[in-house]
Amino acid sequence: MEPTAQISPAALSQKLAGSGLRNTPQREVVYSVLVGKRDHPTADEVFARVKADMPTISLATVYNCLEALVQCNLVRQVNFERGPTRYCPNLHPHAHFHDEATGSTYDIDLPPGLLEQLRNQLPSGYRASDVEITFRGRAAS
Amino acid sequence: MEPTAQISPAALSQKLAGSGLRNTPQREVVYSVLVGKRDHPTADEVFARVKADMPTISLATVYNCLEALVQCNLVRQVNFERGPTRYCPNLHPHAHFHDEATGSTYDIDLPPGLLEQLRNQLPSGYRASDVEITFRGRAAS
DNA sequence: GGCATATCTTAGAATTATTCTAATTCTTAC
DNA sequence: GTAAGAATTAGAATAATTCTAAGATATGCC
Repeated sequence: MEPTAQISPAALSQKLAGSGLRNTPQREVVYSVLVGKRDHPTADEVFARVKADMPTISLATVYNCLEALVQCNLVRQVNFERGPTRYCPNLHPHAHFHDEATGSTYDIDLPPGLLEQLRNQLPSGYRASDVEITFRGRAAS
Repeated sequence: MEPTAQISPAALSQKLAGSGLRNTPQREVVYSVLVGKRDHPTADEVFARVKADMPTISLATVYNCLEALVQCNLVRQVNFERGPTRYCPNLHPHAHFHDEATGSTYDIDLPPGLLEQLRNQLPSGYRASDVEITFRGRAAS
């Protein structure tokens, strides 16, 4: 799937600074947990994984770190129906496939023309800053 | 936009029966409220509108009715990020445009080929029963 | 029609994910 | 080294939804 490489701590600080935010040990660990296992974890799951490295971190901080990473465009939020928000460090334009049987989520790469084509369906005057595509179904076992 | 016509109470009963569900006065009112104003209301908003006709209905029943209508495929659920679930009686395949400025939601008709084309992006073995497309941005005033 | 059974409705309690609050700690700039 | 602004923390608060248990309604069968 060709994952986005993890950026260096210095680059992370830069990205955060670009949105007026500071880097912290907590944010570094949260980021590296996300990049380390790209299975679209929930905040709770991130919390559990981060605690392995940093047992004193709090859930509120995990939420705060995730929000910071979303704000500086290093991570995207993904929602399925009313389930808990999931976090995705894949910045390439892509769709999501949500397997109803297992609950797993897969990234689906999209040819770049497709998003353009979709935007062209909008009536004139509608300007979409973001297009989200979600498939729901079953993946072959 | 060519709205789906409201079906008759008898047809509603039939549709419900098809999913092993009964028709009730509450379900009829909830359905007609949804078809009457297709602005993608939340359960709370539906509750408020239904109370005009049926002041004794409870919120739990509104949730129950909405779920029944979703189950028998007369209504679709729509979610934006973590906001409350919204309900849409438009059964034609369509996308949603979510206006970030006003919070309003608009249906966007899609040419039928487009959904097929999207499904073709899936790796073999992935079978999508549903494709959801959401635009986020601003509509011209 | 009358009874048994299953479904539906209701009010309120419970749950879940998330955000808020206030106190403390950490950074950064001067 | 101190002041000011950010970030972290634990726990309380919130919002949407689901659950629970009771009563009401409807349906099928004799």
